[in-house]
Amino acid sequence: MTSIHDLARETGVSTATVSRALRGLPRVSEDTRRRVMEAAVRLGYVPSPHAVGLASGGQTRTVAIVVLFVTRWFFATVISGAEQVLRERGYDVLLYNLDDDEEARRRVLGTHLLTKRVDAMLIVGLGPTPQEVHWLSNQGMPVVTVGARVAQWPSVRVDDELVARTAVEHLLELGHRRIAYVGMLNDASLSLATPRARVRGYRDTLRDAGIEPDPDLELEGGFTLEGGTAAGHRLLALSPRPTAVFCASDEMAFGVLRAARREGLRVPEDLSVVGVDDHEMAALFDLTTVRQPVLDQGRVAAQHVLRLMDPQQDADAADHVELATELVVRSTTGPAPGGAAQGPRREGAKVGVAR
Amino acid sequence: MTSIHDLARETGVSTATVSRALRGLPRVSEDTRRRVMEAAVRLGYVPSPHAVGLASGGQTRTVAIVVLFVTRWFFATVISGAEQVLRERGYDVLLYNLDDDEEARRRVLGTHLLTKRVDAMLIVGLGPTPQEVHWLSNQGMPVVTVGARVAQWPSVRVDDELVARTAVEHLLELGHRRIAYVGMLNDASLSLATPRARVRGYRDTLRDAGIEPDPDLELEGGFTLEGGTAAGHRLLALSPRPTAVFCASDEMAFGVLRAARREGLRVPEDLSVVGVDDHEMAALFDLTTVRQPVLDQGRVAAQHVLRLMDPQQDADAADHVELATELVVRSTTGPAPGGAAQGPRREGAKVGVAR
DNA sequence: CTGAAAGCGCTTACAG
DNA sequence: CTGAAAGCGCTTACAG
Repeated sequence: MTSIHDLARETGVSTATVSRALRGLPRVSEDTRRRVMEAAVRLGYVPSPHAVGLASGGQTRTVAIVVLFVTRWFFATVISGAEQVLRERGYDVLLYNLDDDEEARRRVLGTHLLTKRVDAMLIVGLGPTPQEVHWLSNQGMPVVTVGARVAQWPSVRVDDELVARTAVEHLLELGHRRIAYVGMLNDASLSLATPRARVRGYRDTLRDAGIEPDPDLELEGGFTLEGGTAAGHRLLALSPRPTAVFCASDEMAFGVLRAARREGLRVPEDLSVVGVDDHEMAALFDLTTVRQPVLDQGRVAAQHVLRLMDPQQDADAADHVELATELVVRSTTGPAPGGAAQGPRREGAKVGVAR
Repeated sequence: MTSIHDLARETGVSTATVSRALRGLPRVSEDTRRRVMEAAVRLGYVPSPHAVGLASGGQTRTVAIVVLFVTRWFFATVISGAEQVLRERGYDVLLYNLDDDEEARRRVLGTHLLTKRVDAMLIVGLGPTPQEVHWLSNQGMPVVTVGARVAQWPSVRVDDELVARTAVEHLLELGHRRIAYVGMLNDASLSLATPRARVRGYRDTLRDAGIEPDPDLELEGGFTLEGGTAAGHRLLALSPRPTAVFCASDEMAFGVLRAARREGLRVPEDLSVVGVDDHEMAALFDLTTVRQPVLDQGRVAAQHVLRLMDPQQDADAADHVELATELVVRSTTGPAPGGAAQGPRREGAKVGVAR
């Protein structure tokens, strides 16, 4: 391990000069700089990040991204967007995949990340508890959330109530009255803001249309393919059967479609299905869905993180961004059996809001 | 930022004793330890990783995972498996998503990771160039690869030639003779070992059956859904049309299925399709595929990484693990039109090899 | 069981 | 333009 001292000895200058030369600082003669650089390359010098960090005020040039499930398309895509932006600016990304493990969550959020390991954090898909907010704020840790909204920190999200409203109104316009919901109902373990907002939007929209939400039509799908499949089967066993279902994610919608196919139901003649995300596979299933920009949520969040760390900026903590969503009508939704549709079918109509 | 000095002052002992007490080292009285611990909690002390790292020999307790595409299911799943194992052992994971960017690859593999930022690396899905191997080896960096095999480093993979053979033999047994291939043919940018081995296995198996591989039947699918769809359309425009197609990944197979559906072809009556992976969505499409253990590849690779870093073990660099694969027969493959099948249809027959 | 001191590999005023 | 020296926050023999 060649150090700065080796370079100093090799070139006959002081370590201070070597340090300046290496970092391209001014007040170093061109000749000296050249010789130092040459020696660095020749001896294979690489700086020690620990020494650099210690000497220069503890910055790590590292950002933590905390997600619920790397394997879910949504999370992987957010990571992809954020990582790109951060890496371009010279930041490394430390990944923490909680995997729905309470213990892991406690260790990571409650202890580990308080250790000055990172300069900032990006929390994706989970709503930090007040205690977690307190801990992290106490350490002066810059935090940005994706999907959840915490008053103290900048956030990037879509309007999940509006997302639900968009989907349900589409079904109402098609004449459906008996509309089921597949989402996450008991998120006791990991407090997720998103599922709550979507079920709320679902209920409110029904009420606005004069329909009292029926608890029997709200099913647990766990935001997974398997959960969606199981929910689909339970839902199709109800009588009278719902004529339409709003799934809070495309992956659950895929599961419901599978269940419908297994039970020999036609979509959309017997059952209309609408999802959320516009997952990369959604077009494959011809799924009607409410599209949200996922890569962009990662990118924008990363930009907020960078801004928060920039001492130039006065960190305006209350910066909440809502990205636009839009209804994408494909072929899994159609008129309610027997019922007359109330409105025209819209093709990819923009219904989201931009900030 | 309370430091070890604050704790020393607070408790009236030396910093050396504080350090020992905090880390649970022996030769500290119970009373002293208790007082130090109490003060640490009270003052909200957290150690500086940089100082710890610098003082204790430069270990970072961090492992880099380098992948091609986080957003692809395969990579995300490998990450998930590896991250879990590493975190359990107290290691952090630094994620580098190359995203098929040559420039990024050069920066990450050629410069950035040589900076002592991590104690070891896990390289997933890309075959390091001889130069990269040279650089990293020179730095004494412990490296494990997933999917590619480099002589100097431990690797975890499946036998990709056998994977291709399994798929193609399945089609041959069903009486198919005109069998197309969708995979990656020109991987000029990022040298991938996997696509090469699969196309080789495809060709060899055909030759063994007395069929000379037809270059016109080998299509570029880019290992993506879109690439698979496009390849599917091109393939179905051939005349005579192939009766079966082996896709080097399930995602491309999904695309081919979509193309077939769009063109009004029946699967498997008009076209048999077999993929590779057993992607989480494969069952949804009833896709016949060659399953590979993905989470396990991540887990096993992480264990190798841990072993490599363990000074107790003498790093046996030449440790190459091949995980078993198996043919999963679903409903996208069937007898060749007009041709008599040569063998019985096998249901989920194990055909892989375990090490 | 405890402390004084050196050292890890850099950066940063301060002089010159 | 350059160097001597202090300091970043810990750990680690070495004494006692």
